[in-house]
Amino acid sequence: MKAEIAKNFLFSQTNKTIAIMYRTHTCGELRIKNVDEEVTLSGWVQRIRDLGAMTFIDLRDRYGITQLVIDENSSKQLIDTFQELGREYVIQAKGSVKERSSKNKNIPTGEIEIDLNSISILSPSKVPPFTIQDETDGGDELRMKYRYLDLRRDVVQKNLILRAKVAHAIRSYLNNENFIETETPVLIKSTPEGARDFVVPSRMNPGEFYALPQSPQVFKQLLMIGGFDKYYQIVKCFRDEDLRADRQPEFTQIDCEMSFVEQNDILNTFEGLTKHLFNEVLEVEVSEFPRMPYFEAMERYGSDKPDIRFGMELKNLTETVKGNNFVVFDSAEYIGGICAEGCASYTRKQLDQLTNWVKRPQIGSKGLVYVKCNEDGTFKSSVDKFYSQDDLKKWAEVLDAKPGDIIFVLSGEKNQTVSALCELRLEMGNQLGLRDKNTYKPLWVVDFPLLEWDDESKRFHAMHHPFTSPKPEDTSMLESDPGKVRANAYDLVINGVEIGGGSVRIFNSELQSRMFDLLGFTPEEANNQFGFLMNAFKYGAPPHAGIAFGFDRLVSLFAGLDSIRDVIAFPKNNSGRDVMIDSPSLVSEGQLKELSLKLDMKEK
RNA sequence: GGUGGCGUAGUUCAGUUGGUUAGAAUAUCGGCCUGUCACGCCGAGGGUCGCGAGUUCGAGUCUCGUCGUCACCGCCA
Repeated sequence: MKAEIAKNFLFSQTNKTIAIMYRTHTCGELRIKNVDEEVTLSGWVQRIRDLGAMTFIDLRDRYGITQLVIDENSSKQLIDTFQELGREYVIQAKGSVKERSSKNKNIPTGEIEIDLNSISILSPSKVPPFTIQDETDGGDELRMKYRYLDLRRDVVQKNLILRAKVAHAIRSYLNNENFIETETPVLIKSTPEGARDFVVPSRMNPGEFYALPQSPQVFKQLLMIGGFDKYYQIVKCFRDEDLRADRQPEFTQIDCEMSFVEQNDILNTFEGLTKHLFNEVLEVEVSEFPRMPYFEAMERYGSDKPDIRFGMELKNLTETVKGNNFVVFDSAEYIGGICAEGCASYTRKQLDQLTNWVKRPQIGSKGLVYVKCNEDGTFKSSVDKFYSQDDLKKWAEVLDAKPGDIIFVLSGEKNQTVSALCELRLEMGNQLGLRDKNTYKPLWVVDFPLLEWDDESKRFHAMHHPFTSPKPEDTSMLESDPGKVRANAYDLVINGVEIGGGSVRIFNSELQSRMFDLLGFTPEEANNQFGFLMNAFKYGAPPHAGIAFGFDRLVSLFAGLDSIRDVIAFPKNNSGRDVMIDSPSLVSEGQLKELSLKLDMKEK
């Protein structure tokens, strides 16, 4: 379904500027109306079915598959050439379109076939290391090593075509809204804040390095000061951090900035873009996006990127459950629970499995307490020794649990327990089928804290980035109680995935200096790192705000995939390697010398 | 940096409590086959069980190390 939409949108079944020398039609194009036409097709041999006196060849290109036929009446040249063919040979086939005597309803070209006059081999193929089919026999590693073969598979092409379609829809929407697409440099300057930079040595400036941008943040702000008013760019960004299924060292952002706007203008504009994309790409209407303050999201879902496709909200039980001599609870900083509807019938085995699940180091809980709310109004819990039926009834009231439901309770240190409950909630959502991939529930999470205390470096860090403006009504607390200050910062969250984030920026050099001061920069360091920006603020900086969307994540969400690798043509593996070109790699002594570099490596 | 899973034929995998000659499917090659479309049938070839050490009469199987890969935690303003 999605594949069809994607293909039809950008590319019809017809190759629009066909070169007659190689083909008159594509392999997805011919129909019953073309019968008796003389045609030339080119493509890859998908499969050969040799029935003895008669042979069928499936010829494939990105538009589809067309069946070629050879029989015992065919010319010797044809039969000789056919003998040489194997999977993935690139051939050119000439013949006439015929109606099939037995039709295949499963493919669009299934009513016709090509009665061949001649075949020529344009390019032979070794036996490929895995089959080029939707359900390939190749594993991930092999597919990545031969990514150019993997890219021939329809399911992979479908994802990249979807990506092209999303990019197209973004550009057409933003161009229509008068945004100007502007490129910003890729070789820039390393900064201490944020993620680790990729660095590039400079030959002409020995001992000095460029950094690759983690985002074009300062450049888009300078474009606002440059009067560009509405900017966007679909741009590669780089972060030298460990990878995940949804994190690559180079990834693509839809980067946007606007002048003379406040937070609401940004939210409205990009809610519009998001709705447009859902509409254009998936033909899905999504309703108004709720706006939820950060603290509410943390309270109700234990996460700043809640999946609001389902309820099962977290409830604080700390006050309710303490004081019954149950040491685990009495000694806990925080006790919280969730209520899973209709799960009172969970078996001992299921409960044991969940208990083991929360005890995994990644979750890190010590154990799982449950309360079954029986249909007859009684309760059965794993802590009946400590709690009476009346006690458990109070728990059920807090969690709004009905007969037939089950309550899960975790306890411990507050942050750890809340995030464990959040994970448990998502896991239960999965188990109960509450996270349907075809349901989309976006929301804005707003009012993020401006700063975050970091125990390791014993200082505040910008939660978003150092250019984010505090809420005006909180500015007075900047020095007295920095942790309390809220920012004009917002995230777009869809189905529990952080799709985008942005903020209203500081556009006043004095306030920007206060921010750098709070973040532990000396005035010299601030001037050294960001003097150009502070200076620019002194020449008439307009109020401005912006946002960046994770393009890869957005496309994988649209494609219904969990990994962004599937929507990137040439992704890197878990260790940041491209196994096809085998990078990163060593460079020659000569190159190092030219760059004035010496390696200091342990034995490898 | 850490936790866990996986690593066996070209490929995807199975391999019981440590015990005879390591299997299946698929791919490849050969033969048969006139309506297939995951064609079918018959046959053949194909193995450094990731690598190294250890335990043992005996290791694909157990232990340790190492490499690769995947998922996650830390990290990712």
